Amino acid sequence: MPRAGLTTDVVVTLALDVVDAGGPRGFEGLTLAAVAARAGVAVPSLYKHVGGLSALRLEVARVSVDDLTTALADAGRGRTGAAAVRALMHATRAFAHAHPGRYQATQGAAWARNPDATAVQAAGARTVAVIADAIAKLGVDPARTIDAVRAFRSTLHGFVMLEMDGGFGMPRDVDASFDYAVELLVTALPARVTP
Amino acid sequence: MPRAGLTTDVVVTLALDVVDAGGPRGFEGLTLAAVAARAGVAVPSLYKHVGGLSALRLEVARVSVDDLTTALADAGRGRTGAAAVRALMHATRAFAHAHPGRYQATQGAAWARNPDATAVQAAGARTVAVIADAIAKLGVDPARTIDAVRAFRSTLHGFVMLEMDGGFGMPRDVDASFDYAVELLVTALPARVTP
DNA sequence: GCCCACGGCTAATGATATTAGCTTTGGGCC
DNA sequence: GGCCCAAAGCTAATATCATTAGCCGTGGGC
Repeated sequence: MPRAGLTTDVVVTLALDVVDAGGPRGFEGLTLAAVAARAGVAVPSLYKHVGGLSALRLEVARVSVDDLTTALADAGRGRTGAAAVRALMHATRAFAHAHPGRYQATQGAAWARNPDATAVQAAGARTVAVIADAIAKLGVDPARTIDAVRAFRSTLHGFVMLEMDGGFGMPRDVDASFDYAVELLVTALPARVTP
Repeated sequence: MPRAGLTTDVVVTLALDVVDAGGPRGFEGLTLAAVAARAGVAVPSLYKHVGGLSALRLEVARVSVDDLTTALADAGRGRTGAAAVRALMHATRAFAHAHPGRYQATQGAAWARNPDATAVQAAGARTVAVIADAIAKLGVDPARTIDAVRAFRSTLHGFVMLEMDGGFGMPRDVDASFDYAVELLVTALPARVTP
């Protein structure tokens, strides 16, 4: 029995492959059995490298959030104002299209309340910081920055989720609707909405 | 062995209880074992009344979507314009707070692509119709109605999901942020966003 | 060249769904 | 009023998955 040469990183990478192969439901569909099959190893062997399915999910989520943050930071770099906000929104949607399962991993589970998920929480905070920076530069009332960031994240996340779940039944072009939503935010966020 | 007197409706009702008892993750946490325990019956007995876990989930989703639609229709009745849109948004969020698991059932799974889910799809179409009616009366450019409905649903769904998952980490009051998002839509949707 | 820590394994347990087939109940019909 | 069978419950068996326990060979460090 030659050794498979697994390490924690390799296992996480294989898990990401499984998630990527599983489409929009790839994250929930992540299974130790699938990872073990890819690794050419029996399931219990994985426990030598990861704590279990939950811990593996946590690692996958952390990597995914980091990936998304990097994509966002890259998209925002060198842009300000409306251009930055547009770039952030399109980059997020592109990420979700390219890696639906990883996108679910970034948002899907209740990391915020999980005391074992501090790494994921920290990664998530970096994502929000990138967004908050762009929002602030858009000219939003400073007292409303948090509200604006939440509205931005809500619209973006909601759109991507509905799209990925096939929730948009009408034949109308989804890209056009996304552009509409983008311009809605870009136009409306800088305005004072409530006194 | 006295009979438990189960029917399909009773099993679905018990399933809704399980979902309600499971908090935000109650829908994914729905299990035949839990339903059988509530019914005081062995698990395989449930197959005399429902087709299996997937079919039970479908029924739960259908009932949940109907419930949500009713809540929305009630909230919108007698209101028009901005007041109707505000009422719809608050009613949706209130529903999600009161029945987190059922809300997940309405949105969570890929009903749109499931050929067995025509009943759920029809119920979903009724929900969207209620929303579309309120949006149209808000004075949106008719050519943009679908885009506006999608933006509305995205913002609302995204907000509720992020809130339920604990995704809003900052200490800022979430109610205030929701009101901000509501006014954002009410104010911005009627404006022509793109030519 | 030895040896033991580590990385693989098998076996066993427990949760869950699903299917097959048996048993009992109870309401309808003669 | 009693018989009968369909429906509603059951147990048993199978399959998938996670997890734990404990065994064993490999191979790198000394």
